[in-house]
Amino acid sequence: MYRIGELAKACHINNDTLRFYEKNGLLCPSSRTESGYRLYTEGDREILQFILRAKDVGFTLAEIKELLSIEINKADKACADVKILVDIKLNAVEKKLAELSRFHTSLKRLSDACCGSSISAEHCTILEALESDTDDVRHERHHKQGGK
Amino acid sequence: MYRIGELAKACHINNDTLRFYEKNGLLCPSSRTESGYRLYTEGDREILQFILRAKDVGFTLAEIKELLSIEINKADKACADVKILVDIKLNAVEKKLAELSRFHTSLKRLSDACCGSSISAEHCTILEALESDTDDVRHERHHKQGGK
DNA sequence: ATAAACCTTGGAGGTAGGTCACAGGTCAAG
DNA sequence: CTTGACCTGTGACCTACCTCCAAGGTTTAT
Ligand SMILES: [Zn+2]
Ligand SMILES: [Zn+2]
Ligand SMILES: [Zn+2]
Ligand SMILES: [Zn+2]
Repeated sequence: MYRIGELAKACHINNDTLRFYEKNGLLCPSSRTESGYRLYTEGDREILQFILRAKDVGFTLAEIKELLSIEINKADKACADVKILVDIKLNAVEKKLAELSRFHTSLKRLSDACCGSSISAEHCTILEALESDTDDVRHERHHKQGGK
Repeated sequence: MYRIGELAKACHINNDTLRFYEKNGLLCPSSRTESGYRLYTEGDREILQFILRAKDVGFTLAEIKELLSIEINKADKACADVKILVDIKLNAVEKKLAELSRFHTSLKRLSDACCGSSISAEHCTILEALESDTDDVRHERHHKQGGK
């Protein structure tokens, strides 16, 4: 049996994080001492590690909650139920990746165009690009307007 | 001169967003009517578009505030001042991109390994991977531990 | 004249995932 | 018996960016 501080230390997280997970229904300690201290079992620790691993592949806590509810009664669930969650996430990650790549492309272009010297910024190409709407700043303008 | 609703509509944003930008020192209307209505000039509109373009390449409002303070007195600033902001952002974007790619790799591996059928999830490779700490879930474990 | 559409302020709420502070209770060691 | 480490609950705060509400004042159109 772990007390909160022990489990937290063992898993390199904060005591408050464990309380937070409990408040949000992700991990409740199996029991309490008479004086109210939380007591976590080995099983609890395994659940926590499940949570931490899921976080590590990018799932949000809300998504992890869904995963846990499947994990807890696997027998009544199908492989497809699990895979759907992963694929939805995969899709979301791909979308974010695309947006970030767009940012990256734009920023790189801005950076490369600027001389970066100690000369006055009055003719800085970066500022100019942000002042006037040119393709140098945003290639996606028309896509975004049309897509909305 | 634009009233708040006119400017908002012209730039496809919410009136409240304009008030929010004002409250946060990003864009203050040049004047007000006797009754207190905000009045924006063409110049104000250009600043707003600067803000929206900067947002579009990924800058946060705090970063945009810095960019604006340079833009407003360009003459006293150097190209390097601008480029530094862009390069810091570029770096941050690259880091996020790397994290997301890591998520993507892990999720893809999980998805590919799961049969996705309607058979019981008891043998699901995704759940198994999340239950026990294997390289199938996280390649980066050692990097992360060492790097902290 | 009056209703619709617009504007004002202030403040709350919401997402995501915690972190921190406070005031006090519990427990082991010396 | 006292110190210090640990625990409890509640609730505020943080980043980031708005969005919405209430209660009321102003313009504009009919
Ligand atoms: Zn230059
Ligand atoms: Zn420059
Ligand atoms: Zn399967
Ligand atoms: Zn499966």
